[in-house]
Amino acid sequence: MDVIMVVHSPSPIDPDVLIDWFGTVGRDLPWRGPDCTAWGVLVSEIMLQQTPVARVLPIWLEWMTRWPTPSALAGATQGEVVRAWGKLGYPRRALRLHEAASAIAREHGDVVPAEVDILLALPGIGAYTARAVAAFAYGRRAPVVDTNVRRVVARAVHGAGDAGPPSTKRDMADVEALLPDEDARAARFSAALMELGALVCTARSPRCADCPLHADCAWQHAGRPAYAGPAKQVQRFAGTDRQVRGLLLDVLRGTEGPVPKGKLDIVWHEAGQRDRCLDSLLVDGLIEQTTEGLFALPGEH
DNA sequence: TAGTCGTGGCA
DNA sequence: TTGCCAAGACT
Repeated sequence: MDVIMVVHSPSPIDPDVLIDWFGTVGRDLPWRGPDCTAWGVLVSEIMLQQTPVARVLPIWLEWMTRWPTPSALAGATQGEVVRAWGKLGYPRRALRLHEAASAIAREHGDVVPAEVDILLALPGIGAYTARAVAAFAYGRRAPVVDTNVRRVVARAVHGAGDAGPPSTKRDMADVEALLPDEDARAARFSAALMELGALVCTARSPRCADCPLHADCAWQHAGRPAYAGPAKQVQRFAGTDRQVRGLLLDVLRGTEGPVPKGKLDIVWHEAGQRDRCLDSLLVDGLIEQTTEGLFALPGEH
């Protein structure tokens, strides 16, 4: 009788190799430094959502000086926070971070929680950010899955050209299987995996010649096939509500006090879309209307 | 699950 | 020039 053995092939991602590479090539970003607080890590993770490192750096440094603790940020007004967010984009993140800071100050003794489940309960913190904070601020073992990690795993492990549509549960299970057992090493591994996707295993033209995983990469062995999954929908921007909201908010960021509606009307020609966007900004709490009918950043009137 | 939510650099 | 892309969360 034949004996069929299921042999798990070794992972194409050797933790030692990846972690060593990270130690040599990884960037010295300030939120990775040993003196960076958990609060600093949390702020960086929120700012980095869908936003390039180069744009985050100066704003993060400014925030750490101005608001070095959750309670410090909680003491600021919403308007100050939205203004200091500048043009990082997706300004609702600033309001959610302000809310999260208040909750941390009030309910957690001004200490950023280390438990994933508790982090998940805070506004603006989802599956990625909760685990990123647990791993990078507290050295916990947790599957940290962002777009970089999804792409690296798709290629190195699955031999695909790129990651398919995201599925949080499946994606996290994939990464969980790769994580070293020990907490601090798992956290280091997670940072290294992200860095590899950011610097080498990039979306457009991956630098495979510089990749520490080159010899074991499933995508290499498969002959680097093109991405075969469903087409990803590209997000339009020009002419969308997002653009108009951005233009409206930018008027208030660039002004001291409340402004009359006429100052906002000039940024977009189509009145219907303009008013709809203004309404949505009011609903989101990014803008407030004064009793005189003027418009201002929240709290700045 | 799919749509929405900013902004700017780069190929 | 235009489209792609960048450490996601929320509904």
